[in-house]
Amino acid sequence: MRLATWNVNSIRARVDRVIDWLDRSGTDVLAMQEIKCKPEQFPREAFEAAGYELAIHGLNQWNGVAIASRVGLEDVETSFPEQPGFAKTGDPVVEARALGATAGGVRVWSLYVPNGRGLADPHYTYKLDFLARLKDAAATWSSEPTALVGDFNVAPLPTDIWSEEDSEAVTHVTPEARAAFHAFEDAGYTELSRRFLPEERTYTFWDYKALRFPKGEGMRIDFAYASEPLAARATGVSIVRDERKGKGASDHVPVVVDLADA
DNA sequence: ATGGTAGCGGAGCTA
Repeated sequence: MRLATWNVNSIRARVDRVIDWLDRSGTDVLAMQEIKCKPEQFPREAFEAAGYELAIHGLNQWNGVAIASRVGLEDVETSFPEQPGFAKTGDPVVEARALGATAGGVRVWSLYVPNGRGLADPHYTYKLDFLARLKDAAATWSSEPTALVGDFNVAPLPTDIWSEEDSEAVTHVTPEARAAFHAFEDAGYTELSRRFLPEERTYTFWDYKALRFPKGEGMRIDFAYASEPLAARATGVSIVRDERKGKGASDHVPVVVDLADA
């Protein structure tokens, strides 16, 4: 089974590119983040015509997650997280940042961890809380084949970011954010991209601004944690840098995990 | 410190 995660940065703006890549890559299950639409706005037809079932969790124009599967899709769950985020005004905003479903016998969570915005912003606390609560929940799933995939908005190692001084990423490199990221290892999970692609400066995201992609200035913030029963089945990972090229690219690229049959 | 770009929705927020 081929499982991928991709922050698509609007599925409506990207649907042709995503469907084309699904065709070419042979991906069975795709976890998407930042779909930036509500379920009724999601371009379902294109996915269904390509043979994929869909689970969609979108509540506003800014985030939203989805899972597409051609190997079955059941037990869809959208109850996590329970706490809201915050608008700039300070008002609570209910957001769609996590979607669980069982596909091909694997429990897959498509995750969009809060950005954090700034160290003094309530969204930074929200980010750390989100990761801590997710880790606690994940610990209870660790004996089953479980994948936690998505945009973690954390650059765990100094070499996972082009510059730790990047003002856009202050909440991605703090000791607290990095500890919250690594805590999944204590909860029984292995990060598969690091296992198969340990090379430094292997990025998954390049900001649209300031010519970051042509200049090679990116971050590795998209990951695939697997519980031990699932990690034992992993045979390889790829980061599809080519998908950042050209007009109409997302600012993130797919991370692809290959899994042997159970 | 700022600004640079992209997306949604139709101004300003989010990243």
